[in-house]
Amino acid sequence: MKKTPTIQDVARFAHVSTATVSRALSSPERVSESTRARVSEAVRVTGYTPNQSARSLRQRTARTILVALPDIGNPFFSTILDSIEREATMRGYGVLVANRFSGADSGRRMRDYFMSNRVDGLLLFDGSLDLSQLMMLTGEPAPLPLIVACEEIPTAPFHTVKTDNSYAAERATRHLIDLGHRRIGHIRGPAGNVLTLEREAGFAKAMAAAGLEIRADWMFAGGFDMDSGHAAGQNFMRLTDRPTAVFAANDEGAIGFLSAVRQQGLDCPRDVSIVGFDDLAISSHVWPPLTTMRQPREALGRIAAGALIDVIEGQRRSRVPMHMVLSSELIIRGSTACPPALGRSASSPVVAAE
Amino acid sequence: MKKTPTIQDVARFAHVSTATVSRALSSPERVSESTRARVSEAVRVTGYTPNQSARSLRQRTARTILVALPDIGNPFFSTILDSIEREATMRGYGVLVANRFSGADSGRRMRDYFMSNRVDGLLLFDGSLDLSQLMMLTGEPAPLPLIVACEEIPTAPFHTVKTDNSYAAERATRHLIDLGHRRIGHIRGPAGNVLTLEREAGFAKAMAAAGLEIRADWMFAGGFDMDSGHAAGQNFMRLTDRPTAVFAANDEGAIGFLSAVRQQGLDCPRDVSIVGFDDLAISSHVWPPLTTMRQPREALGRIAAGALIDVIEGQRRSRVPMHMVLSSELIIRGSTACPPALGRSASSPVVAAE
DNA sequence: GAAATCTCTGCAATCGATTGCATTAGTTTC
DNA sequence: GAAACTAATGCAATCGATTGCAGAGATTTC
Repeated sequence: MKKTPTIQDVARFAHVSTATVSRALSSPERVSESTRARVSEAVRVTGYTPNQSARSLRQRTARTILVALPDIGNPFFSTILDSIEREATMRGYGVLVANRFSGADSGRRMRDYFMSNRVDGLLLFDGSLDLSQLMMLTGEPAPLPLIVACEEIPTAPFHTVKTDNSYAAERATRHLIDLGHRRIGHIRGPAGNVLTLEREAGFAKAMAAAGLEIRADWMFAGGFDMDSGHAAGQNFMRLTDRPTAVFAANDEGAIGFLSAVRQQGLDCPRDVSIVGFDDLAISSHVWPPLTTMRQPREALGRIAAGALIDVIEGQRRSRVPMHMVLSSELIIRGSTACPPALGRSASSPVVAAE
Repeated sequence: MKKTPTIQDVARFAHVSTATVSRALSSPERVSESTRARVSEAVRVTGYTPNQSARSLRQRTARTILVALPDIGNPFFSTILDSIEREATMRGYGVLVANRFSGADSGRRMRDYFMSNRVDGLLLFDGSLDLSQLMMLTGEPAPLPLIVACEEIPTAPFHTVKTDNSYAAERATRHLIDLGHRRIGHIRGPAGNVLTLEREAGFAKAMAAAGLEIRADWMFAGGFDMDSGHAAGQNFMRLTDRPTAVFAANDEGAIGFLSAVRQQGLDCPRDVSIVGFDDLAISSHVWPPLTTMRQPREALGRIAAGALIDVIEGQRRSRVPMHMVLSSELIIRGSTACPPALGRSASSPVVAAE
């Protein structure tokens, strides 16, 4: 069995020093044309691939980023991961994933990843992470390359990329109000999550602006997953006095809710309207097709990854943190209509399912 | 700014050599109790974390596995990735992801990952990868740690983990036949994919066993995604002579199909029955809840990752490749019923939605 | 034509941990 | 009490690439 070829083998073959091989590969303009040709030939013949560990050790970079997610299984995150991976690969970086990242030791885990020189930067997508854990990281040495996504901490010293959650939630709620609904409920996200708070705030703002009452028994617990949406739907059915419309903090919750109320014989949108948040691929394929706030997931991942790599490579050296906010878009489909009392027909889709 | 502490710093603090620190950390039994205590204390005080690059360089291991997927955005794969990540993390390995892996240069990409010492092993989940690309890899040096999932190459020298696709497809089709269907169509997976072939073979086998005809115009093109399922549904609607039931090669295809035929006014299961494959989380929440073959996704990821790490660590040194086959389970929900001609009612769910 | 400059290349140190071998001290065996 | 062993530790080489520095020629400047 042959050993894997090293830069020494290439150097020997090309009759040059290892220094020259290294330069021929990483800064070709510093090497004469003829030498460069001999080196490329030697690389080809030996089948040489640089050893990343050796390079990392010397250069103190890993050419890898860490993506910390609360739940890869959730299609919302997996699509984002898709665009992150594409952007990172294009710029020559590997993508290491850490799932279910929040928790007591998350700060230590992040620190270990950085200090062990496994990753050069961190993309944090977990809205439930403790702020102080992060501060611990950014404090000590130089500020670590870190982009926080889906999170809003204007005063904290990190760059952030996010969607306009609060405004988007307000917009979604206003859509229901515009249709004539006055009795509107909300399915929350998981407790302790920033997104939950922001979306609830947007909901509250729209309700207040319209002079509508927020009833505690119409605020349903949720967890951003279908099962909790289903449970919310069952709780909804148990009410004697029900809202005519519901704004769910995400599409999975809305879909779970839909399946529960339909099981009990209710028709959407005739008996109850629902608007979701995210616009998952599935959302246009369920019945009725879901009205929802579309988050620019592809852009979110691409921009976050791009910005992180810029920071890592020092192309973005501003001391002041950037806050990038992407806007969402209301996609009206079949799950929202005028309330039953008004007796009008379902709203026709304004934006067709793609 | 302090530099990150190295093993030298720990050694100095504990008044021992770096060799002793290294041993105290990786094989504590070789170090006296008192020294061990001094070292741990020094580690604590300095905040030392071993540099992974240096360790990788010396030991020629990366403690990282590469997961190659065709599409992370697909919930089927993202759930598997979830369990892979959990298992790998538990055993101290990082998970690097490579998305959209198949393609002309996939062989070179794999080779580079291995030879650059970035990863110790590869978990391959892409059914469309060229076999010869793989052979190229396993041939040269020692057989590379590689587990092929979702693929069947009995003669090739790799370990494999898969579900019993052909048998499961046969079982799904037989379910339709048992309900009384005689006119049955199939939505294929993407062309050139092993899974597509296996599932189609199972379908064909069940049809043949029942003496039923496979009609070319009832075999719909698909791509394992909702949009192609939707297109299949539209093609279905254009037929003048339609099947009464359809077996889709996966759930996404089935869901897309459902949304298309419903849009055209057909009712499932009254007018057409459909059975899917995978049992995605969403499948029990669409309407009607989807009858499907459940793949043990969590187990698949866990077993594949565990086996790969066993191979890497040399705990599994059998020269003969293992072929692990996991079995699928028929989950009967609301999307299948007796054919319209027989006029009987929908089959009641036998296995409740979880 | 001497000095200055530029281009190309090699030498050797360096990154931080691991590990084979040697050494010392302490213990057991006969 | 000498030989043989064991346990604990240190020395120094090693993994494979990168890079500061210096030197050898070649070319330009005045």
